[in-house]
Amino acid sequence: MTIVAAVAEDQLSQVFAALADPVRRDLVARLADGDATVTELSAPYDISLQAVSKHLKVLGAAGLVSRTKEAQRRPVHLEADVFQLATVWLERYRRRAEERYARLDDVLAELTDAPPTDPAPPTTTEKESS
Amino acid sequence: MTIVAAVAEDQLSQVFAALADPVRRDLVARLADGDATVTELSAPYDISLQAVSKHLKVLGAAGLVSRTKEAQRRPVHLEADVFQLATVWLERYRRRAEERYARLDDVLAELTDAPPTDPAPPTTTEKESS
DNA sequence: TCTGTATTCAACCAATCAGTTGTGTAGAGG
DNA sequence: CCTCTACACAACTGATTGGTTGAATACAGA
Repeated sequence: MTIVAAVAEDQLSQVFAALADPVRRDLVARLADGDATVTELSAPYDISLQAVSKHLKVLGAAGLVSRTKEAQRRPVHLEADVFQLATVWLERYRRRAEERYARLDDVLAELTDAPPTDPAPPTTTEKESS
Repeated sequence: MTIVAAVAEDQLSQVFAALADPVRRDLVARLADGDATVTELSAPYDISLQAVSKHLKVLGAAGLVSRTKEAQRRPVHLEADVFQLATVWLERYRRRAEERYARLDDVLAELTDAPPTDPAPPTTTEKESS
C-alpha cells in the first residue's frame, strides 16, 4: 500500500509538473483534437523540434501521452485516463475545504476567535497528512 | 480578452507548478482540514521552517492560499476556488480526448489510416492554441 | 524595556530545467 | 546504394528551484 501510494504520489508530481508548462499544456490541447507527429506539433512554435521532443518526453514520463511506432514517424497519442488522477486529487481537497467553509461554527470561529492563550484549535491537535 | 487569457494562463502555470511538489500538496491537504500557522505546518517535516515558508509563498503566488495578519502570527488559509481553475482545464481536454476516442470513425481512422502522402488531417490544418 | 516567539528577508549552493547545437539512427524512395 | 525525412541522443548553457544558514522585523508579555 505504501509503495503504491508513493508511486501514485510520484506520478501526480510528474503530471502536475508536466502541465505547469504553457507549451506542454498547448501540446495537450492540440493532442486532444487528435494524434500528431513531433514535426507537426513543433511547427507552430519558434523553438526547435528537439525542444518539443523533450516536452513530449516529459508528458510521456507523466503518462499523459503515448507513442506508437508507425514507419519512421512516431505519432503522439493523448492518454485521457491520467487526467482523472489529477482531477480526483484536486476535487478531493477542494471539497474538503468547502465543506469546512460551509460549517457555520467554523466560520464563526474564524470571525470571533482570536484568543492569544489558545492559538489555533482546528489544526494543531490532529495530523493525518500522507 | 487576450490579456485576460494570458493572465489566466500564467496563473494556471503557477497553480500546476505549485501542486507539482509533494510537500506543497501535503500542505494543501492539511490546510483543507483547517487554517494553520507556519510553525504548525512546518512541524511534521524535517526541513527548516524557512523552507516551508517558501513553499507557502509559492502556494500564495498561485492564489491557492491566503494569509491574514493576526497578532504576530499569520495563519494560512486555503482558497478553494482556485482549484476549479485547474479542474476546469483538465476536464475540458480530458472530455475532448474521450469524445474523440468514442467516435468510431476516428477510431477506425487510427487503425486503418497510414497514408504517407496525407500525413495527418486532424491537427495540422487548424490551430487555436491560446 | 528587555525577552521570547513567529515569521520574513537575503545570500548562497546544488540540482533540475528549458532551451540550444551537433551528431546519430531508422526507414522510405530515388 | 544514396539520400531525404523523422526523430532521438548527447553535451553544453543560463535560469529557476528547493534547500540551507544568518540576520532582520513585528508583536506580546514579564
